[in-house]
Order: sequence, then C-alpha cells, then structure tokens
Amino acid sequence: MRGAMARKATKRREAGGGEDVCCRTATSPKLGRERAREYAGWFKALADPTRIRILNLLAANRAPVCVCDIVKHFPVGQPTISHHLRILRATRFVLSERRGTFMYYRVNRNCLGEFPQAARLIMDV
Amino acid sequence: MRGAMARKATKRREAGGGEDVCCRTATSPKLGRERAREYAGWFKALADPTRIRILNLLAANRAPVCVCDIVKHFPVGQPTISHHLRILRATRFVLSERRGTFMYYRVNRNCLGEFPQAARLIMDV
DNA sequence: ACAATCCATTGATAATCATCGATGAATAGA
DNA sequence: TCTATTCATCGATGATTATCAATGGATTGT
Repeated sequence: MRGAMARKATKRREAGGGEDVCCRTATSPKLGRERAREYAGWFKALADPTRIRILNLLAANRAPVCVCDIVKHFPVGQPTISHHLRILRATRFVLSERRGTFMYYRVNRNCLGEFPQAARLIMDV
Repeated sequence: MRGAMARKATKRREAGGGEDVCCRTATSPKLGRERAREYAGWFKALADPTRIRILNLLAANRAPVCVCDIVKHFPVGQPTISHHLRILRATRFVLSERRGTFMYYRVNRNCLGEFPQAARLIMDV
C-alpha cells in the first residue's frame, strides 16, 4: 500500500563514482522502529489538553482523587473522562485503586524519571 | 454541543453541610487551558513514530540534512516526509535553511531545554 | 431484595490525521 | 530558453480520535 513512490529517489550518476549527489550520505536514525513506536505512544497519550490537565490535577493533589471529582473540573462528560483515564492508565502515567464504589486515581511519579531519558535518546545526547 | 451531561454530578445532600460526598474537594488543575493546549501541541508533534525517527536522524547528524536524504531512510513517500517536516518546523523542533535547490534541515537543540520544564509544570514539582 | 450511586463500556458521529499520487514553484545547468 | 531536480502543496482516502447519549456491571445502604 506504500513504497511505490518511496524508493525511486536520486539515482542519477550511478556510474562515475558511486556517490549520491545532494548530501554526504546522512547517518541513519539510531532509534529503532520499536522504540520509536513506544515513545510515540507515550507522547500520544499527552497529545490532548484535557489529558494534560487531568494529569496536572492528579499531580497537584497528593491524595488520590476519585473520578467524580475529576469530572467536576472539566467541561466534558464522565464517559469522556473515563476514556482519557483509560489512556493514561494504559501508558502508566496514572495508577488506579478501587475503594468501594469509587475509583481513585493518582499520578505515577516514576514517569517523571523516564521522560528525560527518552528525550536524550531521541535528541542523541 | 457539550455540557448537557457534564454538570449534573453528585448533588445529593446539598442541605445538611454543603459538603460533597465522595472526596474532600480536590484541588483544581494549576495548569491553565492555554498552556495545556500549547504543551499538547508539542506532544502531538512527537506522537508519531516517523516524526520521532526523523528528529532522531537529524539529531544524529551534526551537519544539516537535505530532504531527499531523509526520504531515503524511511518507507514513506517524499510528500509524507514534507508533511512531517512541516509539523516539526511549526513546533520549532527543527530548523530549515535553503541552499540552492535543496532544503536543509537540522534539529533545534533549544527544545531539549524546554521539555523538562514542561514536564515539571505538568507534574507539579 | 431493592434502590441509588459510581464508573466503565458500547455505538455513533464529526473532526483530525497519515499517507498517497499528482501537480506546481523554485532553482540550477545546458 | 529548455530541461532536470528538489521539495512544498493540493485533493482524496482510509484510519484514528474526542466526544456524546445510553446502557450495564459493581457496590453500598436500606
């Protein structure tokens, strides 16, 4: 479904030196596709203003917060908040815990440490 | 279009103490909507594996790299690479420069410094 | 057993996005 | 001026997503 147009770039002057023309052969990305996909998943989880503010609300509260209290602070419905929480939970940005009828969410502080590491790998430093 | 279902949460026991029931009134998110939208835009720019690896390729090469050399390393067509570069350029993750027919791209190292700052603000530390 | 509450899930919808092929603008060289 | 090359943009398409209303499962209290 793709790749037809992808590979026919810059092939002139194959005879004469074997050198490509425009640049001196750039280095490949060092980050593998698997790792890149993992990081993209993390960033995608933060690529929404509501999710960022949910995360910030949970971080601002030392004690875990239940869903109905999260809902109060945002102009979207409860199912939407649940949807966002599921994404944040799947990426381990938040942790959840059940107490009776309530679900309490809190931020996962370990993620704070993983991010600079990812940034360094992407930025190659 | 939204807000109908949003605000009718947890209103019982208005008489008797004025207290809500489930949690002790969680703190609001400290991050404003404007800032959250700005950060979400940054993360959205990184929410794609191809863009992450383009960024990584540019970071791995000290000298600027032209588009046709970027295209060689990815299984997508040149218009798609241009599309991704436009997004990375709009968010200032990369800088571009024209030399004759070629467009040379390089990573913007300043962004490395802005990210931990954003992480700290979101995570409230 | 029953009613009430919390919250996750489902199904639908409109918007956004990644990708493609085709085209066009700009530049360099003959 | 003509041709070739690089790269951005356009229009279309399929996939993903944010949101909603409605429903259902789980738990608590009567």
